[in-house]
Amino acid sequence: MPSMKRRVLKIDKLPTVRRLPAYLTLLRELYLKGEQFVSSAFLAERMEIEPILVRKDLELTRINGTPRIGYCIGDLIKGIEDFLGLGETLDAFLVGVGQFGTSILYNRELTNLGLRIVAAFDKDPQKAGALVPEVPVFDMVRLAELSQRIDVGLAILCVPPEDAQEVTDILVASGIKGIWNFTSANLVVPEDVIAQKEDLASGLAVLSVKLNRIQPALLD
Amino acid sequence: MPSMKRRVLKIDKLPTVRRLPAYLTLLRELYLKGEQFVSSAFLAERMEIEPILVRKDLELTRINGTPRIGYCIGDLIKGIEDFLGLGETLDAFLVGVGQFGTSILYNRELTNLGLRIVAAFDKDPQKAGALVPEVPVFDMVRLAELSQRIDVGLAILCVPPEDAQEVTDILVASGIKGIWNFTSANLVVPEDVIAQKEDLASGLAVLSVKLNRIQPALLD
DNA sequence: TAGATTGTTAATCGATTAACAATC
DNA sequence: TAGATTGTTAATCGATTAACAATC
Repeated sequence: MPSMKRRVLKIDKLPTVRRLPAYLTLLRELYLKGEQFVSSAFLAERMEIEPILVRKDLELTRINGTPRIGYCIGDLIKGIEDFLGLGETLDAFLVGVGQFGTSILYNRELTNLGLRIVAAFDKDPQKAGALVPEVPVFDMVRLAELSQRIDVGLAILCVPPEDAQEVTDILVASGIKGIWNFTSANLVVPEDVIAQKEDLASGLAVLSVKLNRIQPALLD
Repeated sequence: MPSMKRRVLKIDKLPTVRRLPAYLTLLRELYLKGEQFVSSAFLAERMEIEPILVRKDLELTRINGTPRIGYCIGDLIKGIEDFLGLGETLDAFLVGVGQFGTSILYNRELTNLGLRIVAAFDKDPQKAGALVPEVPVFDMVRLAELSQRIDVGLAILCVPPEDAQEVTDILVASGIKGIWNFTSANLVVPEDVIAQKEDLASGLAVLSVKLNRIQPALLD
């Protein structure tokens, strides 16, 4: 048996996949306005990328456009939804009902991407029993028990970083397959579990560098 | 005058810049534990990337390591802070004190990256007058006036997408230079204003694709 | 000294962009 | 038909990885 060191799961065309939700939001808007067709040039303008990149991206959905006319918006929406697996909803637990966790519970955009949070957990027993907004909140002590009983593939981690590994271990023990990690902790998980870290700070770093680049010399 | 079409500001070594905050968090932890030196192999393991990539990343800070010993943690911290311009704080307005906006007001990690939110705004007059957690909240009608008076470089946009462009126009008119856009709206701004869109949905899309890839055939 | 780890230089890989033929 | 827009094939660019010499 060869030693397998495939740590991080590489996915094909990652930048394209990242852009798909933005296409989807935009296309759904156009669809609601009654538009039928759209050109790569139009999408490119809105997304602030190049038209050729739009065409390359859309290639991934297997939807073909028509020269002179563009792409059928309905087909594209369906194509992206299929690619992202929005046929069925993605059931999830959310752990850590603080400010950030709560904002996720209310986030409509994620719902529109098929996310359905079926239960939330918090250490604070005061929070248990509530519905936020319509998701039941349980005491954290019930996490092990309930994650055994309810079969969800995904957990969204919004606890303080110092609790992150402990919660992760419970989730992993109960057979969870994916963890969306909004903490700053670097989680340790078995090979067959996907832990994806989401990092708001990285966005601020980029913005900060851009701002400094624009006004390079306030000291002159 | 040549027509300038430099729409999106390209920044050098973007993936590296994105990773810098994670390095910084990790290094500060080690520093607090009393560690003095760290190897690229150690950082790589924690960040789940390759050691050579760590060395390449750290190159950007101009800090040199020592063969056999590694990098001086204090120097690295200082080097990253300098690169990101953490010498001075980054003053910002936050617009939209909903669930998500509130979570940003409480976010410690962003504070640790030098972000200082000096005022928040909301359409709901009920929210005005409060301190969340210690940031004064104003009625949105005062945005134009106050952004004229107070000089901040950055605004954090957490309003509903349908209000995003309107708020943006006010901010731009008052001379803001950067907008951190957490709405799903594609903003229109003048060339000299940086609007950076942050998109939680893109992370979910990636995770969703990864999960489908792992369990490719539940239908068999 | 011997050996571990950095830093440098080159190779590879993948994403974006360019050019243009195909097609409606 | 003429012209606009797609889709394909090739070129470029930049990020990651590999190889290895330098060095403590």
